[in-house]
Amino acid sequence: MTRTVAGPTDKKPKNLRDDSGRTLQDYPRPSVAVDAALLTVINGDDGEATLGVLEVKRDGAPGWRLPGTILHEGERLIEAVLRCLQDKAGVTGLNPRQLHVFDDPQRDDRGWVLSVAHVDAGPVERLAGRLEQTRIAHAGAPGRLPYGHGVIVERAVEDLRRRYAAAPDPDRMLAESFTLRELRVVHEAVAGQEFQRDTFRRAMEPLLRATGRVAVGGRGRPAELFARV
Amino acid sequence: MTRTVAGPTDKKPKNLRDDSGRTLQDYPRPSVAVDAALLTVINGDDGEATLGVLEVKRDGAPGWRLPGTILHEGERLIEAVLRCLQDKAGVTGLNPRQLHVFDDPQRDDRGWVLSVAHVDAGPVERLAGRLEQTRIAHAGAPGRLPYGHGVIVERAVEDLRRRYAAAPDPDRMLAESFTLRELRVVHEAVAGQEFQRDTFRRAMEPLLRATGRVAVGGRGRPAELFARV
DNA sequence: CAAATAGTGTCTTTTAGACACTATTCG
DNA sequence: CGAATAGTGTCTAAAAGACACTATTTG
Repeated sequence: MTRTVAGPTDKKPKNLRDDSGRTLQDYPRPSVAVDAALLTVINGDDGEATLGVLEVKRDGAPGWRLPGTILHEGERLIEAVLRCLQDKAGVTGLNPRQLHVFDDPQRDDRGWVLSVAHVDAGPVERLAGRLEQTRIAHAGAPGRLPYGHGVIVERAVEDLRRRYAAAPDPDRMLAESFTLRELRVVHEAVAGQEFQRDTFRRAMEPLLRATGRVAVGGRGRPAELFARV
Repeated sequence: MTRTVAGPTDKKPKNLRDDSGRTLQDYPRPSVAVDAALLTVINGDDGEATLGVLEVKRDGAPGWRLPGTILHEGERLIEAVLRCLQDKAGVTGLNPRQLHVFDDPQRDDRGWVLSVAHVDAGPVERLAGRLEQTRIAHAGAPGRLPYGHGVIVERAVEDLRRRYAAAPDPDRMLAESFTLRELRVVHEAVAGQEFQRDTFRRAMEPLLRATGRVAVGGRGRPAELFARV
């Protein structure tokens, strides 16, 4: 077998012994997986915008799951997440962040597997890579997913709420420029509550950059277009 | 070797194959470690209270490190953290929370080791278990510790700040009852900034329960004693 | 012009910050 | 009493919330 990638294990590891006189290699090691909850804003059946989450077809089993994969040797967690998003969902250009390690030994029926959950968000087009094997499901119905993935989605939504409470559009859910209505729809979907139009504007305007352009095609007075920072 | 603990791997795992036709067991697995940053409030040399962090003697090497250990088979992360705190520092009764997974393959010279960093805080007496092999160091000097532990401390302090901004004393740094001055000293050490006496009181009082008792032994007017919720 | 949507003036309420005064204890 | 610390009244400034008015477009 030819090694083409220079991994960290090419360097001979020291066999340091611990308190019990054992080296690292004497302990059984868990498999480490990564899973990703990719959230987006979708238009609910009632016309109201809500949060959706990307799911992929389970391989070898019916039903859906969050995209995930086993961490490869020498690979960083973020690399594994990006690899599985690329391979399983055809999604690129994201920047997922760590959320939590799920460590229940019974969680995965394939054995002892720790899962490092990740989260990111983006516009639905950026998540819709490979349509046949992916779908966007409602994020508000936990418990459906296997491997405790429902809990991951709950935590991902909490994290998204914290992020959107601190900045106008940290996860670039909107295009380069956008109207304040578009921004408010995103915030209402993320927060799960409505915001007053004028108060929202006054809170957001100092955090945005005015482009000087206006939106076209709307019904009433054209809205100003803003951009991030 | 006699197995006395019924671990999850006693259950025969399914050999499900992934996209590449491999089972979980076909991939090399990393060692998984846990590390803990235990923070506390200490009195700095200048009389001002600052944050301290518990360090333990490195085994087999000079210098100090955060308490940590290798995750054992079938063990949960929190169990490993509590075990190492008990064994290496003689500390019990804490409730550490996950902070972040450090996954740089070069981080540990013993090989491929992921480290799940944890954080908790408490009064210095609760952290001072085994005095010969532990010490409380200043938390504000990162970069001294091996294995990237300095970064863990930085993140732990950030986390503590978030927690103390949201509740009066979430990590029970103070005794059952305490004066508002004692509480303010803790908050100033955590936040790294001073708070005004009257504004602090008005912000905290609605979040506390008055005990009706007063502190004794002070110099001026005795202070009222409060308790959490 | 009516309907629809965007933008803003302004009033009220709430909150944060600052200062100063009163209260209580010790020596 | 003076020093030290605790508790609070009150004024001001800033922020949040609510309402209503004006502005601009489409059909």
